[in-house]
Amino acid sequence: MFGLDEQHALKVMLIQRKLPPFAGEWALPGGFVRLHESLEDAARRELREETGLERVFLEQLYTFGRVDRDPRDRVITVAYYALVNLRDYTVQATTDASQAAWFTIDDVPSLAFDHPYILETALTRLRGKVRYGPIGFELLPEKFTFFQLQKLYETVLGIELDKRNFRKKFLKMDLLQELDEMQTNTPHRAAKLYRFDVEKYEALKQQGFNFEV
Amino acid sequence: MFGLDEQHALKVMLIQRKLPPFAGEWALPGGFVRLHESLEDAARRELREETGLERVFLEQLYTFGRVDRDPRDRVITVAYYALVNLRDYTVQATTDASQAAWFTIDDVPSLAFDHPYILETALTRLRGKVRYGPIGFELLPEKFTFFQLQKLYETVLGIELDKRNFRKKFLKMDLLQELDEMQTNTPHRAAKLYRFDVEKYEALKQQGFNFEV
DNA sequence: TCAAAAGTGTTTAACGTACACCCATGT
DNA sequence: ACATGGGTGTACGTTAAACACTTTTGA
Repeated sequence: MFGLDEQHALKVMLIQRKLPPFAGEWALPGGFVRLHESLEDAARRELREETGLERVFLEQLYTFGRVDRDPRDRVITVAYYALVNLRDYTVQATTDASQAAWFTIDDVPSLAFDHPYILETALTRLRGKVRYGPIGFELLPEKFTFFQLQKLYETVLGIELDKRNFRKKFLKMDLLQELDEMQTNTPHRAAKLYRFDVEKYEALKQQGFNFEV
Repeated sequence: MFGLDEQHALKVMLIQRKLPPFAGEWALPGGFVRLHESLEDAARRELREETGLERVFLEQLYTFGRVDRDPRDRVITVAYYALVNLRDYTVQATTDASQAAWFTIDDVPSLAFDHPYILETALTRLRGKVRYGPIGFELLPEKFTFFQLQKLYETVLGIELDKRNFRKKFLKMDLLQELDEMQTNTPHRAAKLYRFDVEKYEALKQQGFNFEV
């Protein structure tokens, strides 16, 4: 689970294990697939149990199957990654079963199992995918400013972008709905709010349009 | 398993099932992961048993986990796709256990289980990936002509490409070693042979170079 | 002599990139 | 007044795309 905080930092949710193996250590949230649920259903169930969130972006990442990756038994993990918007909702990060917390991506503690490798794989996927598909919006509130959008790409990709060129590029793609609303309560000039236009994107995609930042 | 034949057609290897369920129908080759082998080891083992090939491009595709995808039991499939070069080797497509054959991609028979969907997923992946990484070479012999290379992209992507622009683009990327060899026994003017330079590619990649066709 | 592919440059339009200043707002 | 971001246009170099003819070889 990835999220963006108010300071435009990329965060990941981790849980602190209560039981062996690796009791007390931090790990990626997860659990076992039930016999009568699909893989994605299992991932959504765990997500809901962990955070209370229902409708979030969720995508299969990779399946990890090294023989010795769990000291107890042969365990194969079908990993999913989720993108959540930390601004519209307060995402609960605690349940009775586990202590959970959000960590800034370059300040992650040491992790149990092969979870460092899984996290690295997820980050690589996120960085690769955010440029070629409109998934970055999943990390923002529904209504956002150009500044937020630009910071999102700068944070996830770890690069700096030119403000004018960034606006130009996005406006040319014609995927943003300009709203009749402005930011409020800003310590600076208020910015226009925009919304990602899913229908327009789907229509353009049909015609061979390719999203690219 | 994908391969390119002499006529530049994209082929997929299928096996004819001998046992229920779906006895007699065609299916993607596969089998069960053993307790003490990794997922990739299992995929390579199946590949070897099916074709005799050892060193081929193999990459995890996706994990399919719908509850009812196998009528017998709950079965989760971790699918891999392989790219093989049908020109340098004669790829055996028959074992005692199963009848196997290569099918042109737009002439595939109806398939068992959810294998039509898996095949479609693999094709989508191949088409997406061939443009942004040097994996197309896996489908060609070690030494190839520009014509073969161009046909490869035209076949896989289902588009036509301009000969001069194609050469220009590839030569500018500077990933091809021009060999001192020519085609022989051609019914037309002989072409220069080229080889993909892996070391050069790795070096360029370090410096931020992105492959793109 | 024919068929099939080999090989080669130029022009044009579109796009990416670099770059600087004034404006509005809250503290 | 100051800090923070909001908002805007131009010029230049690079790249993508369109396009046609001569050459070589084996059948």
